[in-house]
Parts: sequence; C-alpha cells; structure tokens
Amino acid sequence: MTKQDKNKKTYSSGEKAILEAAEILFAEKGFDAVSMSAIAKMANTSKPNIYHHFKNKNDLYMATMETAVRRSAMLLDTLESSPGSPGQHLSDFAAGQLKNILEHKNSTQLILREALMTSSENARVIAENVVGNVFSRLTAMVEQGQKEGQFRKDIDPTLAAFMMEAANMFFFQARPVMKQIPEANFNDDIAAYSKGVMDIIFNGMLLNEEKKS
Amino acid sequence: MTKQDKNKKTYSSGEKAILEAAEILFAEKGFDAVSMSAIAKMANTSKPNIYHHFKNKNDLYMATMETAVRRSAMLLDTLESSPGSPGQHLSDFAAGQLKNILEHKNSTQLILREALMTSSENARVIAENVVGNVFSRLTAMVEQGQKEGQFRKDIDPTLAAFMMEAANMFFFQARPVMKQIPEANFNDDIAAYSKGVMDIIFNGMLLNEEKKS
DNA sequence: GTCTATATAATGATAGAC
DNA sequence: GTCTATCATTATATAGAC
Repeated sequence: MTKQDKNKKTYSSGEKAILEAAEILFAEKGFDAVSMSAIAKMANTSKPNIYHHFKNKNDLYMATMETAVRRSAMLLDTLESSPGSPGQHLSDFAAGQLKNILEHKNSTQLILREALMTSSENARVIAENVVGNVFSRLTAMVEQGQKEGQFRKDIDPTLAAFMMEAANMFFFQARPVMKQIPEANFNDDIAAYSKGVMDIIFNGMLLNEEKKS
Repeated sequence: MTKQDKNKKTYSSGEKAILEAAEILFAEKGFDAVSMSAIAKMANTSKPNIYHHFKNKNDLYMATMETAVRRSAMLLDTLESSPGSPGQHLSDFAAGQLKNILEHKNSTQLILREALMTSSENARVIAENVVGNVFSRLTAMVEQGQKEGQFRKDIDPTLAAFMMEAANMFFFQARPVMKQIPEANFNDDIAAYSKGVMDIIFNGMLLNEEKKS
C-alpha cells in the first residue's frame, strides 16, 4: 500500500454523515458523554445503521480521530517552508497554525483532548504523534535560527518551541473563558494576537536599558 | 454569614473520604466517565451512603469543585506581594503558581477541565472565576511594571499576562505528552523551566544586534 | 450513618425484516 | 443499507432494615 493510498480511504455518504456528527459530538463532550443514540439522531439515521458501518463505539471513535489526524497532517504540510529567515518562518508558522486551528476546531479539540487528557490509550498515542510532530518542526526552526546567528544560543530550543505551541494551543483552549473576560482585548483579532506573542518572544518585554544580554 | 464562615464548611470523615475519591476520579476521567459505584468503591463505602450525604451525582461534583476552588484560592493568597520589582513579582508568581499547580494536580485538573471544556455550565462559571482571578492579578502586575518604566509601554498587558498563564497551564496539561518526547529537556526541573520562560518573555530570543526596540 | 436489595431508565449492541 | 423491535448490561437513584 503506497503512502498515497493510505490517505485515500473513502467513505460513503452515509458514513460521512455519521463521522461528521461523531466528530462534533466527541469533540464537544468527550467519548463517555456521547451516546450512540445522540450520534444517530444528529446524523439523521438510526443506531443499528451506525453499527452496520462501524464495529462498535470505540471503532467509530478511532475512525473519527483518524480523519481528524489526516486533516491536521494535511494542514501542517501546507505550512511548509516559505522563503525567509528562521524568525520569519517561526512567525509564519505560528500565525498559520493558529488560523488553521480555528478553522478546524473540531479536529483540533478532538486531538488535543486525546493528547492532553489520559483516556483511551491507543487514541492518545495517535494524538501524541500529531502534537509531537508540530513540536519537532518548531524546535528545528529555532535551532536553525541559532545556527544562523539570529537567536541567542543560550536559550533551550525545545523550551522556546514549547512556548510558541503553548501560546497557540492555550489560546484555542481558553477561548471560551477569555471571551467572558472583557479586559482581554486580543480575542477578536487573531493576527494581532499572533504578532503580539511573537514580538514578546523575539524582543522581550523589558525596555532596552533593562535588558541583560 | 461572614467571609470566614464561608470558608469553613466542615465535612465528616466519611464525607471527606467520598470527596477525596470523587476529586481524584472526576479529575482523571471527567464527570460522565465516572460512576457512583466507582466512587463508592474507591472511598470504601456503598453507593447508597453517598446518596445519604449528597443529593445526586451533580451535587457531589459541585461539592468536589467547591473544595478544589477553596484550595486554589488559598494557594493564590499565599503568592501575594513579596517585596521587589514588578518583574520580580511576576517571576515569583509564575514560579510559585507552577509549583502549586503541580502540588495539587487534582484540583487544578478539575478546575481547568471545567473552565476549558464546555460542560456543566454552572460549574464552568465557578472555574472561570478562579482562572479569571489569576489572570487579573498578572495583568495588574504587568501594568504596574509599565507604569514604573520597567516594561515596554507598547505591549498589551493582557496579552503578556495571558502568555505567562499559557506557559504554566499548558505545561501542566501537556506534561503527559511531553514526558514521551525525549528532546524536551525541561521536564524534570520546573524551576529551570519557569526561569527559562521568564527569560524569554523578559529579554527575548533575538541577539542584541537584531533587536528592534 | 451505613448497609442489602431493588426500581427505573438509559446505554451499547444485536436479530431479523425490508 | 436502512430500519423496528429487543436484549443484556449498567447507570442513577431509592426503599427500608439495622
């Protein structure tokens, strides 16, 4: 089976409706809080029909995860190397990733839920690969910037990468909460948010005369 | 009822055992994935006895949340203003909060779960207050630093505060995943992690000659 | 306060007709 | 492929004895 075939796996229109409903519900409430009846209802079909297409609830969940991961991997590929300095790359990557995250909330939430919460074990392994993948790419970009003399060599590249991922992921996760906090003015303009984050990470908060290095 | 009374609310030893078990299980698996039988088993008692002490499952959940929130509020109070510059305050706060977070994982996870995931609505409101509380304090510290001329005035204080909270919260959440990624070397030394984060936030990643401001 | 036993409803899953 | 009807299990919750 070639690499391309692996990404083909077609679904019938009925299956697609089921998967779509499952993705929304699982992402929203989590595995245990979602009943097969609820999925059937949302997909405008019957419970036995779901069991006709998927072996059991866990099987459906894994299939849902799989499509989410596939979408996430495709999105990551589109963020691949544009021309520019490592710093520019990092900014583009962070902004692009945040945009993608918000454009595919269900996939993101599903993957994050599995990656962060301890639950179904084999689904978690899949989710960890996605998260780890992003993390590796960011780390490599930071290291490249250090090699080229753009970044300080005394910072831990993995830590810098982690901070950027944290800024994006936590922004996504905390969004419902933050919308309730009027003081936070970065909610409505994600481009400005991403720009502000990278400004601090690159230039720091301190005034010039206070900087140490 | 005075403010002190509000924080007293005593529980019998039997109730404490139930609450303790409930906190661990709810934090680990979430509301729907935990059965009353499982809680009873873990608390070494029977299901009807839980119903003797708590009206229903949701009532027990809310009581569990309440104790977690109370603990979190107490911890926040201990982080109050030590002497030093706003920058020093922020560093201390970030380091102290991270330490507390890791010392009370169950409470933290319970609150974060409610605050971040859309679930039981009234529990979410409580959790948001806790998160919002931390956020407000951090924002105030940043503003103070700007007023005193330590920090750049062109950065958004709420954004800077959010980044610090993101670094702490996401560190906690992502810990299971990060432990699987050997490249990340900041896992075992949380003091070093916190120091590294604040170094980047204060001084930035760029080398001196590359800095803009 | 704590238990055994049980009522009641919902869940995951299947049989079998069309 | 899709359904109605149903099974077996487990869940929340309660009655009532001690």
